[in-house]
Amino acid sequence: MEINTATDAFAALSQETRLAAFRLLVRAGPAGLPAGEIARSLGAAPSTLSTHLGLLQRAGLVSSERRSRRIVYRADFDGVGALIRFLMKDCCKGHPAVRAALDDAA
Amino acid sequence: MEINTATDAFAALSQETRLAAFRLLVRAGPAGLPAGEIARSLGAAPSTLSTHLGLLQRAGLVSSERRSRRIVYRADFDGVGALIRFLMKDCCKGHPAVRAALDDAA
DNA sequence: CCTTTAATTCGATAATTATCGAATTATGGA
DNA sequence: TCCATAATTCGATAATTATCGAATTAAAGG
Repeated sequence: MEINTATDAFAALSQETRLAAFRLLVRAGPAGLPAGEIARSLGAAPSTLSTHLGLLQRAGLVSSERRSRRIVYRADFDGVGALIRFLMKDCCKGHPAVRAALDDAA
Repeated sequence: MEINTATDAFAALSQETRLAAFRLLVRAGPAGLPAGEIARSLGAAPSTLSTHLGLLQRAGLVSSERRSRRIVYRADFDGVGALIRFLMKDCCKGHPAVRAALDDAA
């Protein structure tokens, strides 16, 4: 993973509303959620959420698909996996505290 | 991990110079690196790096210790572990692409 | 073809962040 | 004590980002 790809992904998750949107999508699973519903859930303007979702998408953390009038967003687990891999390998592979995180999740 | 702790950590890693500094520290291992050397390595002003290192430290990703005239910074692997754990458990536990990242690092 | 619904893009504004030079604090040695 | 080194904090400025309302694009149904 390029260093700039990584900073983009971290930036995408570094904002409260955006991280909240991302977590909603993770919890929603493969069905995803339409943009408007996310905006309503988080109490923000549709245009605001649209901006945030676009940024998450450019960072490779979510994908979108038009479903009739709705645009459904989904968490992109490959993207998240790549980011975790970056943190693991490139930053901290083999360190005890990081191993602990692995075992924890296993 | 609190949601705000997570956004702080992501924000800390979302800036090129700061991520570069963090990776230098990871590679330096337990010996760490003095602030000045990091600044020189990255070609930035000492005051700039000081700001960045302070932010990384408040985010729990690095620690510092005065060693005579130098202040030595070290990567805080517990902090990184906590962030990885957050991404794993709270966001994406059990998903194939995330499992792949695990197996990859194991 | 017009209306409604859903979302995005545009434009403006407020807030935050990155950067650096200058001033300050701390340490160690002549 | 005075000087040199190392880092931080302060203050200013430039750049980026978050937010939202208004205008625009797209789809479905009468």
